[in-house]
Amino acid sequence: MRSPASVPGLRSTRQRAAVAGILDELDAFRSAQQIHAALVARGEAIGLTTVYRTLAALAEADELDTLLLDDGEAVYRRCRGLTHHHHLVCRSCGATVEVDGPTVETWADRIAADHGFDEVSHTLEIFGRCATCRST
Amino acid sequence: MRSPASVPGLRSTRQRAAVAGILDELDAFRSAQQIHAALVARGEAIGLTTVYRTLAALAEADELDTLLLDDGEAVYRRCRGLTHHHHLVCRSCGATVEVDGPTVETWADRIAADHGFDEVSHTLEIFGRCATCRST
DNA sequence: CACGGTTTTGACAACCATGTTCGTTAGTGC
DNA sequence: GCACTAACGAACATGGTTGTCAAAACCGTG
Repeated sequence: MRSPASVPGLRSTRQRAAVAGILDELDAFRSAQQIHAALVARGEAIGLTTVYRTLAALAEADELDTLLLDDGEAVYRRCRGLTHHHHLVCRSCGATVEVDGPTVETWADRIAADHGFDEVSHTLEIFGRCATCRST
Repeated sequence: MRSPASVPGLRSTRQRAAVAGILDELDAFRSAQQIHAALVARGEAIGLTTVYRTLAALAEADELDTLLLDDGEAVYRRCRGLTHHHHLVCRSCGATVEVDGPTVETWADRIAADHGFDEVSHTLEIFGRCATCRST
């Protein structure tokens, strides 16, 4: 586990603790709506707006990894790896493996440089069906 | 993978020709709204709904490449390469270079297999600022 | 503890890309 | 032409996300 998220300039409130708490328990990417529903089901009094705001703040502070699904829905996950990495995500349950691809990084940078691009960034995600979901 | 023009029950209309036409002139990724606006500016009578439907149909027929921007907006481009490829996209003007990454493909598949995933797909896009946009 | 300024919250409404409906328009085969 | 039917498009519905703003919570300070 990681030290608690204390983002400078932000107060520590019950709602923020609840969001951070549930994220620590989850291993999978979850949408804001799912997280909100889970918190409410657990008895937390928290508004959907607050969940969105908290997730945005955490993502801004690099405490969360964000993924944009093909239907435009954003999903969030607290990642263990602190450095740049990518994800292998199960399409049906959201289970995620953090993967490293040093070769890909240099490849992407070289491609961009070859074509005269600068300020380069890239997105790379792998989707599939995990062993658990396949067998059920 | 067949050409949509040859699919029985698919008519060729002025609107579809207009959408296909403007896509052929563009080298960059453009949103449905941008394409619609461009057509209207050009004097074409065409509804936004039709543009969305036509783009969806073309994408479905693998005639178009689709990209999902971080703000959730979908952008489209007619790609020259017929096989699987990725894109180097300029963040400010949308100019695009099609790139190949055979190494990445096999790497992604191996990573997925190593973790017991099947039905694997991946997304990989490189973003940057092209030489033209940098110098202006 | 009371006070006052600031931050946070959350119900609600606004947004925006996209999907759907349905009466109208217009290709296509005959 | 003519009939048949896919395609069109204006209006409306949808759904995730974001903005609004008054009320509540927070936090020194007196």
